[in-house]
Amino acid sequence: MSTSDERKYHHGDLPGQLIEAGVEAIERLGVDRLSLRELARQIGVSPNAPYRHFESKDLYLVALATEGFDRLTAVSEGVEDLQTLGRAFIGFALKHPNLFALMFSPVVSKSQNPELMEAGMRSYAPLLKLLGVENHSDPRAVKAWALVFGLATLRNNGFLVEGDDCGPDLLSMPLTFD
Amino acid sequence: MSTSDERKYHHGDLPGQLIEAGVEAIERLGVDRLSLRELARQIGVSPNAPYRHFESKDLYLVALATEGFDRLTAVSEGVEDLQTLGRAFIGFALKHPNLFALMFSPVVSKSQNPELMEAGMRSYAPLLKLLGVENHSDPRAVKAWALVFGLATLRNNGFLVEGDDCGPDLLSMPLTFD
DNA sequence: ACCTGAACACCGTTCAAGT
DNA sequence: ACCTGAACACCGTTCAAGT
Repeated sequence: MSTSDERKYHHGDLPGQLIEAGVEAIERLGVDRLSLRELARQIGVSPNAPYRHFESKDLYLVALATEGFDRLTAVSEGVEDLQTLGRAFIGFALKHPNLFALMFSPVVSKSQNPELMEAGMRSYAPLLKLLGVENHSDPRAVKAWALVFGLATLRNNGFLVEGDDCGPDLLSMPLTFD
Repeated sequence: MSTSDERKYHHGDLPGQLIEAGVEAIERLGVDRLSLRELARQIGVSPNAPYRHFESKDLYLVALATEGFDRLTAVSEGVEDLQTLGRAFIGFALKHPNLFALMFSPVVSKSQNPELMEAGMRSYAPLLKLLGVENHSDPRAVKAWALVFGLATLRNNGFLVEGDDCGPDLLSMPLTFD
């Protein structure tokens, strides 16, 4: 019997620890240097302990990206206007650039991982609500999404620099959507 | 003495062959499964032959991304209106999704690789020209760039599906920039 | 039910040669 | 000037145990 609803493992909540450590490590190292073995070492379990909880590194990365979308959804909740929502989105992207890149990267396949796709769609829902549309494919919603995603990514990758004509920083750039 | 201006190597133009093979392999395998050793094997050279031409795999990926931007620039040349330019950009992205993702990925650092940054900026220049602006940070140009980049990426990653309300396909979606 | 230990094939990278 | 061959440390993954 366990002391709470959470399942307990020998070393605590190993899946949760792996995700937590991964969120930190991906920013420190980049996706391409993120090592499951190294995470296991950090946590203090054997090299293959993660495989009791994730079928493969690919599926671990899917879980990491899913966690990313959930955190993005969290910072969007309760936002009541488009400007603020756009800035929350961009703020999240600038704070976690490597996790953000993974979430929208072909390294994690949305079509093959419905759970990931659903987390992505949950993070998109607040925008639909503020625009008052129901159709996920509404052109205004899609274009607003693409625009803030594009701005954040271009910024994270060095194509936009602080202090240019977009304003003192990207977050204060007028985000007109039409 | 060589038979042309091109430097000849034992196995031909090895750097060029590696890039050519990489452009093909990245679509087949994804960035994360792209192996320099495997490319060398394919071409028929030893595992470390690539290191005579690229200091590291990272710098090879930078060269691959640079090649990507050059090819993107090539399909943008001579385009005379915004709609067509936007569709050329998106068309390129849909044709080479994994290479396109690499070009705009933090895996290749723009700030640390001026040559890559310059190739990226050359691919951006036709948009500036069509908009009649000179400043790289012009808000209209940045927003148009972010929008088409965002649409292409969302599509490549399964967030937009063919046949939704954006039109018969993404390329026919009205691309109004303001 | 969850984890360890040992092993395998593979990779990026380095070094000492070879022509 | 360019390439090979052998080696090193590391990784993802599998399998046979252990408690």
